[in-house]
Amino acid sequence: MRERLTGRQAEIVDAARELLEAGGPEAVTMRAIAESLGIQAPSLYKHFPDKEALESALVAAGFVEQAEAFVAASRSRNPLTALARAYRSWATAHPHLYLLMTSRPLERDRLPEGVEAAAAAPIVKACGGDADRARAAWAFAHGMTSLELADRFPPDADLDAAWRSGIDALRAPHATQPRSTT
Amino acid sequence: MRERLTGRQAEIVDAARELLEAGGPEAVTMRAIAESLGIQAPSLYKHFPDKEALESALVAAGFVEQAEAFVAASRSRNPLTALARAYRSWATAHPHLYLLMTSRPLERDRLPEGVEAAAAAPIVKACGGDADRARAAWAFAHGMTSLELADRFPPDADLDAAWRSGIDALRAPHATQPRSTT
DNA sequence: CACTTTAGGCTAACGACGTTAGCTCGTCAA
DNA sequence: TTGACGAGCTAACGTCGTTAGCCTAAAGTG
Repeated sequence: MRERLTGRQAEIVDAARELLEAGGPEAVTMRAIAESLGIQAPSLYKHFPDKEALESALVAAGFVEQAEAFVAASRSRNPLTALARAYRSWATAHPHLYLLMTSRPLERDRLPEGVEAAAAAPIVKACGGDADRARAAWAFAHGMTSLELADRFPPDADLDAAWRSGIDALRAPHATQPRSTT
Repeated sequence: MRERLTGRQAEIVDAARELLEAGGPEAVTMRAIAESLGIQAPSLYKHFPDKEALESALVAAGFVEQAEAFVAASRSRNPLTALARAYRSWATAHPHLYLLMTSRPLERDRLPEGVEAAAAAPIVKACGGDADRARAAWAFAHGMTSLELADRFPPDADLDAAWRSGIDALRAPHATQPRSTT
């Protein structure tokens, strides 16, 4: 959505989000959304062309929230640790939305202008301006989070320790061999 | 699936896999699977209790293949780099199956005994036995892969450089502070 | 050999889903 | 007063996963 949502659209997205967070993705049906607004399913198509567009609006809202959390965390001393904590805790607070945001290919034209950069900037800064290292750190955080949400780690794994180990390693570019840094 | 698949089950899984790799997840319908075997959809229920069980078998087959690729890669000198390459290339060769394998929570009782450990062992070994660091490395690889498949990196990002940066950082536990290593 | 069980097909049908077509009705500008 | 339009409605379609129930050929079994 390049342009802002109308009031009614925002209500619809809110309803969808409540269903999503309460009952997971398969609870988000057009009929259920409509019912929780007291209308009929086909009426939703007066506000969104299809379900995918509605979900894109949901995802976009998630990105904005997440970016805000990142910016807040980056104001900490020890920003990398704070960012990691923020990343993990936002995702575990909204697991279904996080999954929705990360599972499907990104439609950049439906995102508010600049969110992507706004979310990325604090990470790059925390990595001393090294964009490649920042991407690696982002991937690490996303990987930890997504594996945790998908219940992939063995039950006896110490996730806090794994986070610390990764953050420690990724913090300072420790210059083993000189390489292009983009 | 704790017990081995019957021949017919294996044929069904193969058909499903072909549909998945050719047309993505929404191409994998019970009717399409049945048609590509020359039977009717309800007949599939003589072999699998429901679609989810069928997909679990698909996922299990994927894990076995992936584990084999890891074991092969770990025989390289420079095993961490080889493992990362193997991880990325297996996933990009089978993107839909990889997504299916990683998106839903893992049902361990449907996996062949020991695959999980078999896939994890080479990574732990490549990380000098540090299990937390191995989990961090795994998360990094999964994160890079999943963000790449979901088209999350900006178009100008140098993914090879990001991979190198992460691997360099994660290779040796470089002992900043002493902490429990599980 | 006669009989029964069972594996593995089939058709018909159900309910939930996303979606379309087409109607109605109230609000508001010209 | 009238016309446009925003926003609701009902009815219905096609697709999906799935169930119920039938049929037939092969495999045991007395």
